[in-house]
Amino acid sequence: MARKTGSHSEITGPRVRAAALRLFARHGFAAVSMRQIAAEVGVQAGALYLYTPDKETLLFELLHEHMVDLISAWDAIEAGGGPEERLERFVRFHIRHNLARLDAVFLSYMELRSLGPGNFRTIEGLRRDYENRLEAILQEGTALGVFSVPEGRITAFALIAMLTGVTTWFREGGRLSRDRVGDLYWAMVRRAVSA
Amino acid sequence: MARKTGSHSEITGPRVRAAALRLFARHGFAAVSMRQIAAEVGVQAGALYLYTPDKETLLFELLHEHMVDLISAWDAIEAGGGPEERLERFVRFHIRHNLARLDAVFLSYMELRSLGPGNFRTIEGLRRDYENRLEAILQEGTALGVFSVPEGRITAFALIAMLTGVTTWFREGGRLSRDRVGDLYWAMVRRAVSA
DNA sequence: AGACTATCTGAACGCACGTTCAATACAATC
DNA sequence: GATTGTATTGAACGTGCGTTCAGATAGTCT
Repeated sequence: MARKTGSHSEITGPRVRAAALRLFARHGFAAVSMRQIAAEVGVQAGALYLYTPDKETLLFELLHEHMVDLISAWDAIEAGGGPEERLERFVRFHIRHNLARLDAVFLSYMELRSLGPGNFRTIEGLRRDYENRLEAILQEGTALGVFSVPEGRITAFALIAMLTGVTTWFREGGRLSRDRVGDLYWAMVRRAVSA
Repeated sequence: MARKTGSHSEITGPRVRAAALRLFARHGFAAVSMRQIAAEVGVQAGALYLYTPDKETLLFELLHEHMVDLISAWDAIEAGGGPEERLERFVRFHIRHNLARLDAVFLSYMELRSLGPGNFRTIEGLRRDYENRLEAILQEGTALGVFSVPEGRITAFALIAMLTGVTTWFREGGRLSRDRVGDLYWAMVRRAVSA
């Protein structure tokens, strides 16, 4: 008994990535074995190497896909307007997008250290690209006198940390809806930066 | 050659914990071997078991010590006053205290998942104790009409996430001093919650 | 000087790891 | 129904893991 009935590369590939994402996020990169991932997919460990050259590359591709997804989703939504309007859009987007990808968010913050130097720099660069987009909004608002943000870069860090923190406590079906959470955080952010 | 000259339990014990803290924070709990910790201390792996019953307990004790240290340090500083004064004290304390313990902070946020259920609950309870202290300040300020915080618990989460985020970008000897960072964050926090 | 005890070594235990690869089973094509 | 190519197995490789423990050494006490 080798290949299972109905198995295909187009099916197994995504299932490998999904299982790896889930397990890496839950237990940590180093704590998850290739055999565990294979078991979750329903395949032997050797078969994983049809879909990734090695374990670290599997992690890197998950992180890379997450960052590219994040940035392109924001760029697709960004539609001009005043700084205040754009900042509100950013706040609500960041919360909504990240809440829909808890495992990937968690992985992005925990397992950068498991990458080699080259892969690390790539992900770090993408993160900086994202931070720059928020910083630009803050700078523009400050230039126009709408915001009072003496340190745009540090403020961008502070806001992103605060917004991403939602993923650590939000529970589906809890007392607060996603929209209500968006309202609460936008109220805080608006007051924190407004002139 | 067994015991080295001048070695004592009171010396080796702390060195084991220090090495474990450093390595766990840098590479992750699962990625660090007992042999690596032993090598950093200058001892054979077996000797570590004079100081911890097993690897997970070593991690747990580091996390536990960190949380107890955090809470008792805050309780020692807390000295009454109005909500605004106490909140400012909290903001500056949290930043200063965490910046002085980067490895422990990182570990606390990354490796809770590496604990068994019982140990996990213990640390989680201590974290909740700490969050409660901030929440109480926010609630009191809201009751007195000094703050406008409709959701004390969520706001406490948001502020702690924002403040703890300093540890991810702050660099010793960089452009901003610790005090200046404290000023910046206090300015944001004050505006975010004030009525 | 000799006994005692705390501290540590060094080897060993069984097990699981990431990765490779020849053999094999299935799906698609003719 | 035979042929071909892709997806997968299953076993194996060497390595390192957490943990245990008998024995050796160094400091302390009498």
